[in-house]
Amino acid sequence: MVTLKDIAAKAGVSTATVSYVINNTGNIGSETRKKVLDVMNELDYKPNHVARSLKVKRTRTIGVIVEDITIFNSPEIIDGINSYAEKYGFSILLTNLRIFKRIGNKFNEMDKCKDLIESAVNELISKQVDGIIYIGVHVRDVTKLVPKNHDKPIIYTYCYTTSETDYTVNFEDQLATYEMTKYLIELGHRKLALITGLNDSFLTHQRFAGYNRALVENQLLLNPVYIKTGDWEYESGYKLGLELLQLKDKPTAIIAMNDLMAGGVLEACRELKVNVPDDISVVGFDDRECALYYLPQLTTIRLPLSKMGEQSMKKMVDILNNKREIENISRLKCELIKRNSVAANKG
Amino acid sequence: MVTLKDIAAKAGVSTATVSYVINNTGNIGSETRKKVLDVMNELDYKPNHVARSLKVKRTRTIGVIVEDITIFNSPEIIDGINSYAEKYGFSILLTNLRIFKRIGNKFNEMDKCKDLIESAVNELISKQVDGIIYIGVHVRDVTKLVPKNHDKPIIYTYCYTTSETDYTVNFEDQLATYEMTKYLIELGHRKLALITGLNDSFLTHQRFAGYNRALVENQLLLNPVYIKTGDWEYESGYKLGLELLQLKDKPTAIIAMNDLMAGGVLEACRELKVNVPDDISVVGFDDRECALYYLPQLTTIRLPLSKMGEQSMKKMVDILNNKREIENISRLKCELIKRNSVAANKG
DNA sequence: TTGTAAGCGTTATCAA
DNA sequence: TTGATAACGCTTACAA
Repeated sequence: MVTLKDIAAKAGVSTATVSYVINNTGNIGSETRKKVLDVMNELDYKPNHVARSLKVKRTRTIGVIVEDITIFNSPEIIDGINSYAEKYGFSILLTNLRIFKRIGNKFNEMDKCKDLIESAVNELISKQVDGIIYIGVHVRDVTKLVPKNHDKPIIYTYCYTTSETDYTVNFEDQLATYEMTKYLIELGHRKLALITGLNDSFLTHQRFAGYNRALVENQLLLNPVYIKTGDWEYESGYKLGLELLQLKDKPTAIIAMNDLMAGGVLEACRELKVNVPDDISVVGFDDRECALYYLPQLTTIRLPLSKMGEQSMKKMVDILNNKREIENISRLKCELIKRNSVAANKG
Repeated sequence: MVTLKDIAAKAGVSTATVSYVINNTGNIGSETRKKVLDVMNELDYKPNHVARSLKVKRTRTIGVIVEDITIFNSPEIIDGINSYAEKYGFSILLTNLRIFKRIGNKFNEMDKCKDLIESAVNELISKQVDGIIYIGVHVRDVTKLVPKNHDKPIIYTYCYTTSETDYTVNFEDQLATYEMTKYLIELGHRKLALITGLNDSFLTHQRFAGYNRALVENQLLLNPVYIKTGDWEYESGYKLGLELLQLKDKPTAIIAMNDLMAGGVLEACRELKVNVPDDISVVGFDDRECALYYLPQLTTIRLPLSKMGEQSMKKMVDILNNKREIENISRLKCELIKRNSVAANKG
């Protein structure tokens, strides 16, 4: 391994000089600079960042804790983080909690993971990361899950914190649901069924609010018969879809709070020979890969996952640069993706 | 920040002693040990791994370079790496090349990425990773892409190297295609069409060999009319599917070399009102998420992605532990996933 | 413009 | 069983 000292020796200068030319600090004569550069090239010198980090007390490394990298939202978010990090010369130390393999989607058992998360954080702190980005599998409050026994900034994304000193990056799902509902209303739909996620979910409430606002603004009454409580899974979409389709007064459109449940609805329609979109419109939320493969292709809402990653990393960089006026909470816009599962109401 | 020195001072011992108790090296009296441990707890001491790494010249950190984390195979492989790394106390420094965003799937333009890869490797080397795992987006030779201007071990997965000094972990796709073809033959199919990937692809040749072997072993003649060259994309499956279905002597089964093209075939069948699986069987390869959402659900071959990650990391750990007899090439078994797109031939 | 040297937080050798 | 201390590779006052 060739060190800075080796370069200095071979170039006949001091280590300080070499350091100066590496970092472009200090005033180095162009003669000397060239000589040093040549030797560096000749010996294929690669600076030792761990030595440097020890000295300067910064690693330019961000710890990224992802609750489960195999969940659909994670790769895109990480990709966004990478794209911004790359531009600013940061590296990513990745910790994958793998919580899905550990506890499935029983988020109430998350306390089992507290130790896991704590040791993940401690490990990152020991590795001297400059900050931590925490990526959830589901938007919910994780404040008490992530220990704050250190002074590194934490950015939460696809989850949130109530801590005043940390930051969260999420998406405007209330607005998105509002726009989706409005879109259907403008297409003449008046009987809008809603299949929600689990009742204790933050997302469920957000999206319900968006749905409701669109109804209210259009003087439509919320019909409780049209509101079904699902659990985010395909099966529940199927089951509740069947129920909705067997109502005397059938809805003309069904809004499922995610693509999985929308898929279930589509299956229910197929089974009951209800044509989508001619007889009924159905929409989802998330724009997961499956939405493109459903028959018909699903109209849905695309999450700004990559942007969430970028924004998280941007916040981090801003914080590390002591930029002022960094907002604690960012909400990024979703995008309405129009495909073939929606048609104008011809009732 | 509390350092080992602080602990030593407060506990009234030397730094050496503290280091001994932290690392369980040396013989420390239980009195002293307890005292030190107490102080560590009291001050919430977190060892500084970068200082440690500088001294011991190991970081227990593996650099993972992934060509594109948003491609379907990557998250599972990374997950496998994590699961093994966690057990053995290794961290992952993740570099995402994002080549899909950069060059799409024009792998012939990969040379554009050479600089990118080189700087990624250099960055990891500078951060003093103990080794590198390289995850491709497509199984192909990447030997000349990844510089070897260092002495760290490299493991290639979902791609391969011809370098004698490095390692590759892949899957048995020839065997898998053989088994799939055999499976169809045993169901009475004799007219087995094949939609291949691009002709210059290693995978295409592997899978073709598996297909061919099954034919030969069953005394079936390879009918060139049934062999179509696709490009891995949905569209080509659709187009070639149409061609196959319009043949006078239609095949009774179509094997697509990936799920995407199989999806295209399914669409072609739908369009021509050919019932799957009653009129024709169709199978894919990869077991991507979409395979589960197709109608009918696709019989396909599941890649051992997670195991590939684990195996890659296991090899790495073995190498770092100087274990002997590490094989250069591992091929992991795939799994035949039987779903609803295949039926016995009733011709 | 360049060099000297202390020090970052550890580990590990050697001595006590 | 414990302690002094040099060293890991680098940065950065400060001096020259």
